[in-house]
Amino acid sequence: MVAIADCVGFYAAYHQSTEPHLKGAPVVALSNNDGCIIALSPEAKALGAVRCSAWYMVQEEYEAKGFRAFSSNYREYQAMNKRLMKIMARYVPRLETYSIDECWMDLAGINDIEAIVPKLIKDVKQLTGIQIRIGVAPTKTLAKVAINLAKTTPDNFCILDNSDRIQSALRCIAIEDLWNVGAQYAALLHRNGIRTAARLSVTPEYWVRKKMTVLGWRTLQELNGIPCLDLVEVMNPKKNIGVGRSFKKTTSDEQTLVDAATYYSFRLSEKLREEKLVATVLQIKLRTNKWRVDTAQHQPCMVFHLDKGISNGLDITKHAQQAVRSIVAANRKSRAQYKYMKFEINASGLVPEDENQILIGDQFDAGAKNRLSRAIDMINLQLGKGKVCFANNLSAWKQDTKDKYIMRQEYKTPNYFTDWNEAPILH
DNA sequence: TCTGGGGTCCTAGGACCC
DNA sequence: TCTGGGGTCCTAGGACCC
Repeated sequence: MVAIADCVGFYAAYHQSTEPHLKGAPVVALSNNDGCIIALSPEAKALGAVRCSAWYMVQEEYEAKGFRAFSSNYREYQAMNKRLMKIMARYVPRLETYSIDECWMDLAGINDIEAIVPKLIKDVKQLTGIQIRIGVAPTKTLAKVAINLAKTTPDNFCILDNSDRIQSALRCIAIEDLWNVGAQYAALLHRNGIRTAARLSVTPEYWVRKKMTVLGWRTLQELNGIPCLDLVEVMNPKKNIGVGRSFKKTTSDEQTLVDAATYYSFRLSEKLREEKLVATVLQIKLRTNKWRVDTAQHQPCMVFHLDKGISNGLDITKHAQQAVRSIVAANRKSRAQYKYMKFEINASGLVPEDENQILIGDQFDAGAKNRLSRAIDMINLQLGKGKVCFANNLSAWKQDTKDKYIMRQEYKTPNYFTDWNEAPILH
C-alpha cells in the first residue's frame, strides 16, 4: 500500500501557524506580484473565496468581509515543508517528497494502517499547526483518488484497501478530477462519453494508449490496481532551472527591460550556484500581457548555446541583456510597439560544476568571475537577498525603476524560519 | 492599471550515422 | 524496372503536475 499526504491550504495554513492570532480568520495567500489567490484557509473557502481569482478584482469585497491576504514567501514555505517531512519520515520506512506540500509514503510492512494514519495526522497538527490529509491505496493513482475523497470526511483520511471500496470510490470521481488528466484529456474523454474514473478503468487499453500516450495507459493500469509509478526517494538531478517574473506594469522602454533582465538573470545565476550546476544553454523570452485582447501579442525568444557551462552572474546577465537589446532593436526596425509584461530566462543543458569543461586560456578569466559571484552570494546571505546586484548602466539605474517595475509584495510577513533577525520573539 | 511561477515527460519529425 | 535497415540525437510542441 502507498499513501499520499497533503496539506490543507498549505500557504494559508503556514500564515495561520506563524501568526496565531489569525486562527479562525479567513486567510488567503497570493501569487507572486500579489496577482491572484493561490491558497485559502478553510474559513476563506467557507466564505466563498475561489482559488485563482485575480486579487485586484475581489480585494475590496473580501477585505470588507475581514479577509487577511499575504504575499507568498517561498523560502518560508520550503522551511515549513522540511519540518513536515521530518515528522512524517518517522512513521514510514520510505518517503518521497513530491511537492512543497505533498509526500508519498511506502506503507510496506505496516499492519495497523487504520491506527497509524490518524495518529500521524494528529502529530503533524500538534507539532506544526498544519492540517494534513492522507489517502491510502494500492497504487499512487488510487491513493490520489482516496485523498480526493478524504476532503469530504471529517477525519481527513481515506483508505481504499479492497476492491469494493475501490470500485465505489472510482464511481465518485469525475474524470477531470483524476490525477494526470488535465483540461485537454478531460475534454477528449468527455467527447467520447467517458465521464468518471470508473468508466475510464474499463476503457480498452489500445484506445487509451493511442489517444493519451503511455502516460494515460499508466493511469489506466493504476486504476486497476497495477502499480506503474514507483516511489522516488532520491531527487532526480534537475534538467531546467528558470526565473520568470511579471512586472508591476507593462513597458516597451529598453532601459527598463534591460534592468529587469539584469536583475532576474542574476537571480538565475544564484540558483545555479546554489545547486552547484552550470548551464550550457540559455533561453531568454519577453512576453506581452496575455490577458489583453485589445493589444498586440508578442513572445520573442532567443537561445544561446554556449561552448562551456557558466553560472557566474556577469556572463549570464550579459547574455540576457544582449538578448533583450536585440529584441528591442528588431522591434524598432519594424516599428513594432509591443508592451512587455514579463521577462523569462531558462537554463538547460545543466552540468555539475565540477564536471564543467574548461577551455584553454580561460581559467583565469572564469575563476575571477566565479569568485566575484560567490563574494556577492556571501554578502547577500548576510545582509539579505538582493542587497548587492548587477546594474547594466550605473548612471541610468534608478531605485525608481526597481520600485516601479519589480515585483509587488504588499502583504509580506517576516522570514520567521529563515532569518535570525526576523525570528519571533517570546515575551 | 492590476490576472503566478517552476517544473517534468512524451511524441513526431528531421538530421545524421553505419 | 528495380534503390535497405537499423540506429541515435536534437528540437518543437503539447500535455501534465504542484
